[in-house]
Amino acid sequence: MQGQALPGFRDFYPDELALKNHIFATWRDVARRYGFQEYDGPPLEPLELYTDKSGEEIVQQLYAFEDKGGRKVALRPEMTPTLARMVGAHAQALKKPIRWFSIPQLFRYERQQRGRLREHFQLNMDIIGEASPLADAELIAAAIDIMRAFGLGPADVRARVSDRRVLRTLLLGRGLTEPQLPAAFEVIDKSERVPRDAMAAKLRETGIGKRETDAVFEIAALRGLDAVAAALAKVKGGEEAGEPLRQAVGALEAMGLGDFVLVDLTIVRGLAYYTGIVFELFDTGKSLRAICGGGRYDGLLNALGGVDLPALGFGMGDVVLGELLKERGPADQASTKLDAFLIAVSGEDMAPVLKLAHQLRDLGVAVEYGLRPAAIRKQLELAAARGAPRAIIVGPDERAAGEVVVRDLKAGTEARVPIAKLSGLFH
RNA sequence: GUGGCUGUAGCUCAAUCGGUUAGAGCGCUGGACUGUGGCUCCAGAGGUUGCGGGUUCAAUUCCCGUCAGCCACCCCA
Repeated sequence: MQGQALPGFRDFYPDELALKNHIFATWRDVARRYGFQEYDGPPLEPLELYTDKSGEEIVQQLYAFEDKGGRKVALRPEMTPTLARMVGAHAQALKKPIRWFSIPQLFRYERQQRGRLREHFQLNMDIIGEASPLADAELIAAAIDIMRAFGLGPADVRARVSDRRVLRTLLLGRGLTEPQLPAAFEVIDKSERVPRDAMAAKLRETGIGKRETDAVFEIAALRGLDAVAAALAKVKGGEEAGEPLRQAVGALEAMGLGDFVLVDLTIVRGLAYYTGIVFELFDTGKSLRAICGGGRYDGLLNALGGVDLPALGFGMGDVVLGELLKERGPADQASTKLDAFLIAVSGEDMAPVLKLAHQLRDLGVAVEYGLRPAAIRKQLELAAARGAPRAIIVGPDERAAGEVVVRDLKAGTEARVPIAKLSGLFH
């Protein structure tokens, strides 16, 4: 063995690249249907683009180094800062709301695990300059429609939707104080994975009383818009705080996507900059990591790009999605498809095969032929292995009649076809 | 970065208590089959047992280190 790719990096063999291309094509198609425009930025950025926002400790999570000009640089770990810069620079000229998407390759220096590598491609869809909850619904719908475009339904994937404003209002309304909120958020975020006792202990350490601790667990257990609304009705300002979430979920229901949506306040998302509705897509078997995550980050553009615009977006990586599709998607239909495989019966048939192959290729037909003389059975074997739907057999007898034999490789039937009529097979 | 588990052919796995030349299926190449694939049969190629060291007459097997993968943290994408 001559070594392998760096840990967390991938070689794409043809089957794998075909899957990746299929994913990209589907992403682009759904983005197009939603009226999003594609953009891109540099894969290498100034280190400060990331440290300014997230602090120095993020450097150990980055591929960061000094270039030959002494500049501190990093391979991009996320697209949002680049987007913020680009939008910030042209903010005056761009008609709002901005609807942009990108498929950057992102890098992170972290120990790899299943579904989590050091490099991946991530669809980013963002809407900038629109505060309406309909924008939130629009993005969640796009994420869901990508799943549908892959043939996945509510039995396969769901969107868990929450709103930090709702969570915040509920917690404050149940007696928690502002300084206690981060700890409460963290506990709620992990409430599914970590034992309740450990979480209660964590809350106690933060100085949160028993009654408030019970409230935290109560809130974390809420499921569905109605349950959340009922809880909100009991606290001050609750109805107002719940309005955006209610509208966004209502819009999704109006689109007919209600079966995909699950209101669940345990979706907090790690990033501190989220300010409103947040959501994740996950497989219903819960055997994989989140397929997609995002939300509203109204303050971030101001902090990064210097323009005060409301914004929201999501990221969807190719790794977890690829695993999900391999697990339950239909068979790989994405491989390069040959239209025909040409077969020369004898050495004298080689030149006519070359001529015919070239004529067909000029017409846009995908053809292959054996690159060395071989028995017909060998050539047919190769034709079948290549997945060609038909073989075109050129032999002395056929040539004398100005014909070829067209063999259907699936049905096993064949017919003689005049060479002049051959191109009609492919239109 | 921390901890646990696992590393044998391209893939999935086997190899008795530490014992002689590390095997099988699938895949790959060739042949049986000189104008017709899928089936069957035969043969072949492919291994520094992840790598390095130690113990031993002898290591795929036991020990240590290291690298890689998986899992849990951390962190989130």
